[in-house]
This record gives sequence, structure tokens and C-alpha cells, in this order.
Amino acid sequence: MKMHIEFRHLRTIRAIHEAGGVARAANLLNTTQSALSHQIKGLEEQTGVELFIRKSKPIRLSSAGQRLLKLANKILPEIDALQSEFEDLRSGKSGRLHIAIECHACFEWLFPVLEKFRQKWPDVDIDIKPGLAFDALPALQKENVDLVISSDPEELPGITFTHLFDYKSVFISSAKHPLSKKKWIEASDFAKETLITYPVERSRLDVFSQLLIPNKVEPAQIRKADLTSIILLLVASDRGVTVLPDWVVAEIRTNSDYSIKPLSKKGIERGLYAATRTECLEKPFMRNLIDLAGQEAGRLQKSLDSL
Amino acid sequence: MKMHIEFRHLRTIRAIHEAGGVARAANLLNTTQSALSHQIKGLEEQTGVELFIRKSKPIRLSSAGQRLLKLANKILPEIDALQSEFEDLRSGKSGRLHIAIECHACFEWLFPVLEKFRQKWPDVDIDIKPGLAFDALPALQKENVDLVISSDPEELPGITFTHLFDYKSVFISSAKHPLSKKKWIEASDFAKETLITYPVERSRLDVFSQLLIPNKVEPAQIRKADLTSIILLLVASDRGVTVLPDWVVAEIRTNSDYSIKPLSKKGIERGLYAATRTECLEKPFMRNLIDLAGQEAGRLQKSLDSL
DNA sequence: TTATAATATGAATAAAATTCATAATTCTTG
DNA sequence: CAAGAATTATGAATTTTATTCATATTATAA
Repeated sequence: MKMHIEFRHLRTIRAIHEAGGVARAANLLNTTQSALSHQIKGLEEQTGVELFIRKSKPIRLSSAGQRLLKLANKILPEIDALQSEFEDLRSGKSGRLHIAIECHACFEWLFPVLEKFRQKWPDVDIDIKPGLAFDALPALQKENVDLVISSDPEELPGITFTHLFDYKSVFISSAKHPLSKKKWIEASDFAKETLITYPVERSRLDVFSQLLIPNKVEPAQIRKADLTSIILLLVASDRGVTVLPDWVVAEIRTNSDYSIKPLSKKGIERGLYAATRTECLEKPFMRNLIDLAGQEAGRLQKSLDSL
Repeated sequence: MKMHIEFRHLRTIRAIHEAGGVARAANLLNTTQSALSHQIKGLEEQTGVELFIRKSKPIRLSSAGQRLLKLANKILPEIDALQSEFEDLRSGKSGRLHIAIECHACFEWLFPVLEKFRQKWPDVDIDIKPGLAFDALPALQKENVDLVISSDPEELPGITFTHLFDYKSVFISSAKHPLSKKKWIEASDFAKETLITYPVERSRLDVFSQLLIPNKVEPAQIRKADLTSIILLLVASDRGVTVLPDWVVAEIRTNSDYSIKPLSKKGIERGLYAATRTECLEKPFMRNLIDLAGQEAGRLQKSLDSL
């Protein structure tokens, strides 16, 4: 009989002690007296130590047995706690929500969404990865992240893109800037400008992918800044021009330092999507997050329309 | 498949994580890759939670798996520690030594013995029970104690009495006491005396069992005291007389306040025994304690002979 | 894409735990 | 102290569970 100490044994030890006897313990554990008797016998053989004093009836724990009981009382609650954590996981009450954001400006609207979410789902482990450093979609497939905010939906096996809302990319310059006289901005207008962008590759920037690359225009200069507020600061002091999603404009639309113009005559409109592993859409908290994001988007849109 | 979380699973989780792969872990645990694969599959079904991310090879722990790993790393060392404690118990390096002393005066010689013992066997759990309050031998049989120091060997199943040494019971009075003029003391001498004894039943006191009861003599008065030193103090101030084992005399033999006389012409000699459960004599520390007691007795004897 | 390494799976086998029936203890009570 | 009651132990049969073997499937790297 090889047999290691197992949780079964700990439960048995504890039950025998608490019930005060093997037969009563068997009852407690929904098994037979014989099973427990065999069990403790096996355990004693395995450890080579007498766990019970058999000269008394009902049998009592020996000092070694008490040592084992002590361990049982320490360990069993921990397993129970884990099981209930797992239960929360399974029921969807808790879970992991690691988000990668491809579009940098999304922080602006995502934070308030997450704040609401956090209050409703306190047990969900939220994290935001700076999705700019790596390829977000493969990371999603490999389960390194659970949600990707992206503007470029792709057909990928096991990945679902949920449309959140549409936005326009708009041109922003200082009010004093010559281009602020124009009705709308064209690709060629950038040829003599300093363009301020997030420090990510061009293919991820709407100005390039939607306007400059198709029209083969290169800005006179490119300057990079991490934070949206820094970009706006630079634009205000006329150090360059930028292109940002329209929801960012909500912040500055009342500020007369800025001029905001559409890109091209009819504007550049794009969609924003939540990419998840398809099976994760089952999870209630995931659906709820996407809902909340949609609502927040609606609010933003309204505040822009009232412009 | 019912299956609970078991230690096997914790070991497996840990091994897969440490070895970085199921196949390597199987090697580590001397089992097959298939066994572990089935194991974690079963565990995932039982808990209802994905423990591993299977889209990567080698597979990695999911966040739930990491939670389980954390528990494994907490629990497994505790079991290992317990196993090694049990190993010490089995090998006889540690153990329980709860002692009941029937003869109260034995504290006097037992303490130095235990002091030596403690240094040699630091892992043995020593305790001395005031064996005066209960029946020591039944307690020994019921494994409430492991060693009984007694003067009355009995034939009991499963109990072995080991002879430690012989001693004489001697009469002690103050030097001024009239009986100090006699060569030896007889039972009848007690009829007019105040006898000072330990507060235990008469049958456990040598004076009664060996002298007064057989001779049907009742002392004029009996006074009780817990501690040997108190008894001696009372005797010195002539508040009564007493009878004690001769080893106690070592302390006072140079003190001219006391008179020490044999009981009856040829003296009352008795043996002192260590009673243990027979199987406990196997244990090295038990034998060693009995040896040490014998040695200490020898030393006491020598110091008395040099009187 | 193909080759390769890693993991999963199903059926067969091996191992282990449990049950059943009953024996052997210890305890209790007249 | 004996007899009955209560408790635990035990052996063999049975059921349950874990492991192995052979092979399929899947992911990664070249």
C-alpha cells in the first residue's frame, strides 16, 4: 500500500475528533465506519506512527494524531476558501480582465467606464496593459490579455469583435494657425506641418493609415508625446498640429485657443471595437463591461452633438 | 468522476510549473505524461475552472492555476515538515514522555535526571504530572502517561516494571527530640508523635504501608505538607517527626539540627521502579531515561555510603 | 507547410478505496 | 465479574479511481 497523506485523511482525522468516534465520523462524512478504519490504518502504516490510542473506546488522538489534527485545521479551511474562490470564478462573479488598448487616446473614455465597472464587480482582477508595446491580438489569443480595444477588426478564429461606437478623427491646431482658416483639412496640408502623435508605429495612427499613407504625403516633421494632454499643450502653443478622435475634443471645444476641423471634405469616420476571445463573451462581467463602454460612448456622442 | 483536490494534484501543479511542461513534470514525479494530463483534466472538471492555458505549448498556468500553485507552495512544505516530524517520532529521536510520580519525594532525584535527559533529547516532549491526584497505573495503560515512578510493582498486562534502585525509609526528628536517643525506631514509638507526611492517601506512604498499618499503630496526630523542604523545616522546629527515603537525607546529613534513625532494627528497605508500557521500552529515549535514573541513583547511594 | 515537440484522449489495466459481513475489542451495568 | 452493548478492526469482494499504452491532436519553429 503506497498511499500518501491526502486531504481525505485530514478530513477523516478532523471528523473523528469532532464527532468523537469513528462511527459517528463516518456518518458525518457519508461513508462507512469500515472505510474510515481502513483509512486511518493505512495512514498509520504509511507514516509509521500511531495516530490514535486504541485502548480507549471511542478511540482518541495520540500526540502524533493531535499534531496531524493541527495541520488539518490549518489546511482544510484554505482549501475550502480556494474552492469558493473557484466557485466565484465559475459563476462569473470573479475573473481576470486584463485589457490592452491599441488606441492610446482611449484611456480618456475608458477610465470612467472602468471606474463604474470596478464598483459593480469588485472581485474581478482588472489590469490595463500598455498595449502599444506588443501585438495585442496575438496576446489575446494566447490569453495574455482578455480584452483588446481596437479600431481594426479582423477575421480571426476564436476572436470576436464587438462594435462599441463610431468616432471621427479630427484635425486640431491652434486658433492662430493658418490652416484654421480652411473649411476642412486635406492630406497635402500636412506636407509643411509638424505633426504631433503618440509614440507608436504609423500603421496604428489614423492620420497615417487613413490619410497620409494612401495619399503618399509625409509631414515636414513629426514630434511624439505620450499623453493626450501634452499633445494638446504643444498644439496650443503652436508647436505643431495633431489628429485625435473627436471624443477628445469634448475637453477643449469651449477653449478658443484651439481650432478643430474635419479631415477631408466628408471627414474620416472609424469604428471602435472590443475584441475578446469568443468564449469569454459568455462571462457576465465581460458583457457588462462592453455594455458600459457602449453607454459611455453614447454619453460622449451626445456631448459632442450638443456642440 | 467525483474527485476532490488532493495533494497529488498540488504536487502535479507545482511540478508542471517548475519543470515547465507536463512531460518534464511527469519525469520529475516518476510517472507518465498521460497520467498528469488526465489528472489535471479531472481537476479542472472537478473545480469547474481552467487551470492551464492550453493554447500555448508548453502549457502555462492560468490565473486560477496560479492561485492553486500559491496554495500548493504554502501547503506542501507543511506536509513535508509533518512527515519529517513523524520520521523523528518513528526513529525514536522525538516522542512524548509524560511522567507520573507516585512517590512525592522522587522529585528530589528526578529533576537532575530530567535535566540531563532534556539536553540529550531536546525533541522529546517531557511533562511531569502530579501523579498524586489520580491512579497512575491505569493512566499508564490508557496512554495518558508514559512512565510511572512507583515503589509497588504489580503484575499487569502490557506493563513492565524496571528496577531502578533500592532505598531505605528513615526516621527523621529534630536533634532535640527524645526519640533521637534511640538506636532505631519502632512502630509503637509513633503512638505519641505528630507525624508529618505528604498529603496523599496512607497506602502510598511507606511509614503506613510498611510499619504502622501492619503493627496497627496510629500516630497521635498527623500533619500534612506538600514539599519536602517544608516537612524538613517543620521537623527542625520540632513540630513533629517524619519518615522519608534516605536519599533525601543527603541534603541534611551534615546538619546537626536533625537526627536520623533506621526504622525497626534492620531497617525498612524498598525498591523504586520505572513502570512503562512494555512496547515503550523499545524506544531509545525511554531506555536512556531509565539508565540515567539508575546512574543518578548510584551517585546518591555513594554519597550516602560516604556518610 | 512541414517537421517537431507537446499535450490530449480512449480503452485497457492496475491500483486503491470502499463496502459488507463479521470478528475482536473495550465499556457498562446489573 | 460476567454478559450485553457499543465501538473498532479485519478480510474478501466490489466498486471506484488512477495510471499506462498507443495514438490522435494541437501548437510551434524552421
